[in-house]
Amino acid sequence: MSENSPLRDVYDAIADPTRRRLIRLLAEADEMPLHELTAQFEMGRTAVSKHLSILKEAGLVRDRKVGRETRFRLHAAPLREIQDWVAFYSKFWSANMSRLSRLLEEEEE
Amino acid sequence: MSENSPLRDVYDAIADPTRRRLIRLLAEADEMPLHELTAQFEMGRTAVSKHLSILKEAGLVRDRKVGRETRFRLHAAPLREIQDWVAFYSKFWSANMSRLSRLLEEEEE
DNA sequence: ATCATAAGACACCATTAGGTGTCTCGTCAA
DNA sequence: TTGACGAGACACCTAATGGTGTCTTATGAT
Repeated sequence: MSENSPLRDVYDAIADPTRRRLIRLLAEADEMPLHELTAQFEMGRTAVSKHLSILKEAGLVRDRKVGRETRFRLHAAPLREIQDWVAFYSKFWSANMSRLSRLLEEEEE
Repeated sequence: MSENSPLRDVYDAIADPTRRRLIRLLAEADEMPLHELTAQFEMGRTAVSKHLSILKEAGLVRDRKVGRETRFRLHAAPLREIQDWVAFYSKFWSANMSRLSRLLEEEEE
């Protein structure tokens, strides 16, 4: 089991647009050092580092030191929680299905 | 088009656990007045009302006045954005597929 | 007509979030 | 061996967040 007590809510982690961009960047790059990530944003290294810490706390990112740089890697698995959560509500936005599906839901109980 | 300029980021709206519980309650109840929703929480009416405003700003909730009460209803459609977003990353958590799918992704370009 | 209830509108408060800058310390290159 | 670079660790600031309580108004019940 790789999912050890996430100190930080994954919903919270993805709430910030900067962090979502970080996730995207890491998805495309597989592994990136902090300074390289920082170059993509209009904010200081400290700020980016903090965002990465938050992602790490949520288990969405892993880091390892290589020489003097710290390289980050995406670990998307915790996003599954989001997917499961949102999947539950998907039945509510099938426009004409919304009322029907709810009725069916009630029947099942 | 029912999706008119969401003043509030939907990622932000679902970040708070209280708001997620509100969404859940509304999903089950179809329509609920503020006071009844408030009864489910250990916080004041004002606080719950604020959370509902935020959900409304994100387009996740609709309200109508009936007599002296304000009834709320879930409008799940904006959650589709979350689903689309997270679906993009689902290829990264298929354990043994994660590296492979990334390689395939690169091939396509 | 009176009184209780539902909720909007504020003013207020403490904590967190998201930035900044600076100092220090390893590590790599000359 | 002396810099320059990458990054951790702080201290710090401001604005936003998530609560509170109170006052007022509209509605419904007696």
